[in-house]
Amino acid sequence: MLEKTYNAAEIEPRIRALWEEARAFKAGAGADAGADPYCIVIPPPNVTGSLHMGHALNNTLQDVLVRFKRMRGCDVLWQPGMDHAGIATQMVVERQMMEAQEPDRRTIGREAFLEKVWRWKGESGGTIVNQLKRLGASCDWSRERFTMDEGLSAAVLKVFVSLYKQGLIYKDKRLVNWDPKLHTAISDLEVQQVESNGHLWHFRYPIEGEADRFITVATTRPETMLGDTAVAVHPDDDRYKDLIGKNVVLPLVGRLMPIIADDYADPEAGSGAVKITPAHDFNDFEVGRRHDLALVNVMDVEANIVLKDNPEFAEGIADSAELAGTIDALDGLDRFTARERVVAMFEERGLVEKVEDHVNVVPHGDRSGVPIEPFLTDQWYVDAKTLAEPAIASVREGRTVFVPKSWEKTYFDWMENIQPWCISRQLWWGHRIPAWYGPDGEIFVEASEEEAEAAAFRHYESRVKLARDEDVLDTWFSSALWPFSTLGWPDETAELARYYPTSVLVTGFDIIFFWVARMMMFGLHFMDKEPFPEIYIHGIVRDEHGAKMSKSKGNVVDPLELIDEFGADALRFTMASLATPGRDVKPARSRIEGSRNFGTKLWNAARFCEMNECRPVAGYDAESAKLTVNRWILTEAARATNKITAGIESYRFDEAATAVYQFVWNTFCDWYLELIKPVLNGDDAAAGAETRATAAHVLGSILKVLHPFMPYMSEALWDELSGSGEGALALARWPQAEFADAEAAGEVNWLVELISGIRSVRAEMNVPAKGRTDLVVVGASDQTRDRLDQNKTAIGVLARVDDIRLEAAVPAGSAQILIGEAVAALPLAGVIDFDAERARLEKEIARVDEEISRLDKKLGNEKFIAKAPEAVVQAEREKRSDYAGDREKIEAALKRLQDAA
RNA sequence: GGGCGCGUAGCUCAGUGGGAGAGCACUACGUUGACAUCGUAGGGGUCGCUGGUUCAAUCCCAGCCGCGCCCA
Repeated sequence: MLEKTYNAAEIEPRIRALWEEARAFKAGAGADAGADPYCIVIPPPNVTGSLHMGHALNNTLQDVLVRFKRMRGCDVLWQPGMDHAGIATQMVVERQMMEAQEPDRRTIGREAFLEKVWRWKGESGGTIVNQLKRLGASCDWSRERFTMDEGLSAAVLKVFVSLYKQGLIYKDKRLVNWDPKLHTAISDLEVQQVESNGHLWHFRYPIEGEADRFITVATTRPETMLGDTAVAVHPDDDRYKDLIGKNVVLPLVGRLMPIIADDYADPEAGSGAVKITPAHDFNDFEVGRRHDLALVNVMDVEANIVLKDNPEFAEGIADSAELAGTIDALDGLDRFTARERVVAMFEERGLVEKVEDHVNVVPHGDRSGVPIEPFLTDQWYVDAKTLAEPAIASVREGRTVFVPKSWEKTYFDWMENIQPWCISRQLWWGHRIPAWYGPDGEIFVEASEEEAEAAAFRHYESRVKLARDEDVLDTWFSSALWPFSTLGWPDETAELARYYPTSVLVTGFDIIFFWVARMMMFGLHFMDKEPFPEIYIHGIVRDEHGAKMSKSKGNVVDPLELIDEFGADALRFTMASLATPGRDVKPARSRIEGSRNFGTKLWNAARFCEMNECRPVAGYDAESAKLTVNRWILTEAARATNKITAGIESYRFDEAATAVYQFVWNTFCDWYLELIKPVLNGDDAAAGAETRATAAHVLGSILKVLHPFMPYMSEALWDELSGSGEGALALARWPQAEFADAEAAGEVNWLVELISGIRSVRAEMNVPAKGRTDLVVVGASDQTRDRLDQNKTAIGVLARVDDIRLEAAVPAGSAQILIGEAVAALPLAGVIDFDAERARLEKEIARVDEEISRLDKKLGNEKFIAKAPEAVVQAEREKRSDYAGDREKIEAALKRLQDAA
């Protein structure tokens, strides 16, 4: 016997063990012979990560799809794994070392450090995998992959070497986003723009050879003036036309720099003149390139000012006392202290024209949290523009579609303006770049040191010592290979042949750029086929008021706590219910409670079935069911199943979840189980047997269609109730949904309407809940007479009616309801509140009148009659006539009431 | 500045060119038979505003107001 409530904490681990025992999630488990493959690769969570609400949503949706397809008999693989998260992981391990007061990584060296990282990974990395299992994710865990695995690393090597040899990877000296805390380049996408209150300093730069003449430039970053190499004005700016070609003298430094004409200077902004620092600003870099300006880098990797022994800085400046003073004052300062000092030095010289408050947008490293510095370095780049072209075409031509489609625009906008992708990182944890340098700097890119040496030998015609590039690759470089590297590429494995291209990618919009675009590029380049035909993009999870979750706001909800409190099924069901296309998900606590309550409701319904001995009957044949109530529930079950199937197939998880909810609660529990109680307790053995079998059968269908959403509870009930050793529900077949009996449906709908009507009147007439009444039906058709006769027991129990009589007239002092062509009267003489009943009937008339006048207006409109489709006009006429009939009956009821009073 | 999206019941959100829906919250009543994580009944919305298209607009179009996100 089932417990009174569902105990998730106790049942979930048991069910997980059951699935494991059944090997239910293995690739192809339970598939029909000759089944279509269905494959999803998990968006690899970060090895340092733990489950957050975004993962809960993302993986719930994938699991719904995967479990559904498995039950449809497909050959399913849900491929799990993690990425190595270069920066994040290295930070975690370094922090641990610091906390343990161990020597830092540079002291212990690369090899020893990497050993520590691997040890960390083995001991505490990947906790998220177990958390995903708790969520119920039905991945083939035996196939778990990691981007730093041998196989995936081989894929990375192969990709890097081929792209290099194809000219699609190259080394270049450009400005990068430099993280001065982590000492590495990061990609544009890892930069967060943060608004902050700063200042705009207006500095006066003296014009060479013109005493007392200045040009004013504005800057938010005074310290960069040390690297200025020009001042730009707009070519059409009349204020400065005569100055173009002259020089300014850079204060504090004495560098002579040209005044150049360039459209980049905005005449409307500030003074219209702008200082140009090509080595420390992305825009200035472009200006410098156009005008062949010198690049003067004045900072080191930690963004400290470097002036001493800096040949770029010293180039072309005369020694002077002022220069010496500047070097003395500023060399070695961090950039923020230097900023203050530079401003002070300008003030001392009277060169500050004004200082304005200014809201500026400062780029920050999303991992380190410090302002990033545009920094001139040698880095490796992917020619993303070339690789993007086929990836754009794929979506343009519909070989891969976004769901919802609106995300395609975002994808195109980014892909069409894509910048070279900087893939090198000055880290140790990651795939080390397979490039070796000869003594003269010649580069040899090969898959192994041996091959590099061989290539070097061919080049130099002698053995030379090679030095390997110190840097590693961006984590997203390996993630971009995920849809085929996890299936075994570059080996030609059976899985690769079977499951590539995958079936769909499920992810949030926040990583369209990071990941989706890159998988498209690499998938097309190396596999010649899009990695997936569909990309389902879901929203991000916010708190229940719509605020983005963040640690600093303190509104982060931990899905594991929710699982502890409500069970994984409740969380999953809520996530699916809220997953509407193009909208963020805001899981209110009350909503999760509601899902848990829903589970409890079903649990108790199953318990009811169990205690009434509703057991599945082998070979059950729905078509042979005779009782109307059974034929009706089979009809409704088929309708619900169709809705759920359609919902999942169209990624309308919300519609599917709602359909399950309504069928289980509002149809099966509220009406079917109530209607069959008299049958189960009655003397008709055949009817009882048929009903028990039908109830068990429909409950089984419910467990099946619920399973993708609430896998634990459904499996637990299946395990408890199925009895016949059918095997795991996870591998059971999705229910058939052909049954339809319109007549049975019509009859039960009528019954529901009658019972609801009686209940409603009773409540309004303040009939005590336990009070019983008679029912007198007047003007009943043969069909109604028949239906009353068939359903008198149900009416008696559910509407608390003792005697049902057919009479010619409504008894005096009755409350009256319309039911189809007939009037149902509850003789309540002595009980009835005449005023209340009169008010109720008058209200009914008013409501009907409103409808009638609305329809009259419409039907009186000649244009409507002339232009609206005939079927619509006809339908409106029928409505008009139905309402008119109702009105007459209610009038009559009101009259009888008044006569009786 | 460019782009995208949103505005429907107290809250969170579905929805449709032709009679406004769900969950939660709220009100009243109800606990010896599956379930109080429950049952029965009920109240509650000029579908952001203004125009336009249409026989008909909450739905299509335009403008405006408010909010959010992305990119520069």
